[in-house]
Amino acid sequence: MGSNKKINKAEGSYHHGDLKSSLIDAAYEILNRVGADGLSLRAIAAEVGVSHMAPYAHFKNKKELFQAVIETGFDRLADAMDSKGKSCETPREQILVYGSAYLEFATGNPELYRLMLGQIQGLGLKKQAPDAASPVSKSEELIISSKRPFVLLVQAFSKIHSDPEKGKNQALGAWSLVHGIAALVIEGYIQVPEGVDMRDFLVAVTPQGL
Amino acid sequence: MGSNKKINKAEGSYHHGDLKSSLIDAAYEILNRVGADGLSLRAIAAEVGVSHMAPYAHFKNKKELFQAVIETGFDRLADAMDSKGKSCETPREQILVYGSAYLEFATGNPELYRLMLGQIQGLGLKKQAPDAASPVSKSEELIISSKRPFVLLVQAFSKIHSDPEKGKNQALGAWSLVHGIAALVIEGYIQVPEGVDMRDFLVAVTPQGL
DNA sequence: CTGTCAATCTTTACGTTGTAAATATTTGGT
DNA sequence: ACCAAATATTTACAACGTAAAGATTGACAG
Repeated sequence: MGSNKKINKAEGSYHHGDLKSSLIDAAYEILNRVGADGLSLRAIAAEVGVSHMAPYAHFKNKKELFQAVIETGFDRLADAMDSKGKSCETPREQILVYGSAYLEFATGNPELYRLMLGQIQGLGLKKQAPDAASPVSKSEELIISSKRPFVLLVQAFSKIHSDPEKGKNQALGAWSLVHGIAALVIEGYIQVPEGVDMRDFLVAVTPQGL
Repeated sequence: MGSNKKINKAEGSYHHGDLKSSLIDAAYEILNRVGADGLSLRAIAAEVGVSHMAPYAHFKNKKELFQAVIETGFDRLADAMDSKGKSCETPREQILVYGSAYLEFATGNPELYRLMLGQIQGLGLKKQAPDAASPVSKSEELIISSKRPFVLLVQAFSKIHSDPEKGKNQALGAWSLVHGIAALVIEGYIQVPEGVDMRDFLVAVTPQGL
């Protein structure tokens, strides 16, 4: 035992042993079972079987716990993209595979993806700095993890464009495009036609320059 | 008087007279002054000067009030796009103007835009239907308003593409792209380089087909 | 083995939130 | 003038995030 998949605390033990990662697992569990509406600190703690204050021994506040969840979310996304795009023959093929993997992940885990790229703001946090319009400050680890999917895209585009600046811009556009599609699909503004592959949809919808 | 810009209730009067739209105005006010974190039903009611239960005479719950705010947000966005794109000479020019107007609006009103295209979910609502992964149900009016910016794009692309299906797909891609850029800029994942025009940035970043 | 300390977890408490229920006030139609 | 419907208030409650203080435990020094 030790790093088991168990979420429940070992009975009779005061210390949990692996509460920090158990809380993250529990957050995923609730996210999938109940949705983001039910994702409260207290519910997460109850899922693990500890008091609602126990998480504070491992996370400064709710925001930090969520950022840890989001961080692992970005890692999973990057891993999914990487594993599917590793064996691609051409850069163009790889970009397409990355894009459809991104869309599969986002639409397959809508609640998680909303948490990842939506704002943490509003989820019942206490007052923050009065600088209202700025994004929520991110931890160092989250910043690194959140860059991984984008870095994969930049690398793929760098094989196509000799000008690195142009490659980076195209990667930016590609990320924006797939995120936009993902977000609009998740929020119900776009429906992917029944039976149409994500990859085909992505190709059909990709702008042809301006 | 009657449809004054006044937010405060007329003194000494029990009935407010125009509470419904005043609440929406107050929501905008708080959104700009404090941010979405401070956008509680109680704060909105206090801003107008009524009890915290008064809004329930005009909105079924918090979600419906927010949907009304979001609805006017989409109308403002569509109006901004329309007024700037009305005098364009070519469809391509119009599409570019629409796109940059969209980005200006989104990045200029980040809290509102997050409310519009982020999910209402999580903002302190009570439990909803157990169907977790589906988008929040939208009112009829919101569905109509939220389509207006997209309809403008479809019309512009229809002038370029003879195949209507292709035109619609390109409009979908354009919307996804500008939303993606807007969202990633707002959340701090992308910085528009200092001094670079939104329109130039959009052109530089737009994919050139796949 | 034992005493001590820091890490971890619990209990209790508080202010804020959305909203249900009951009540009061006002307006409009007859 | 009366009455019903619309509108606003008061009171109450459960859920939330988190602050404060206390309990329990494991690790380590002697």
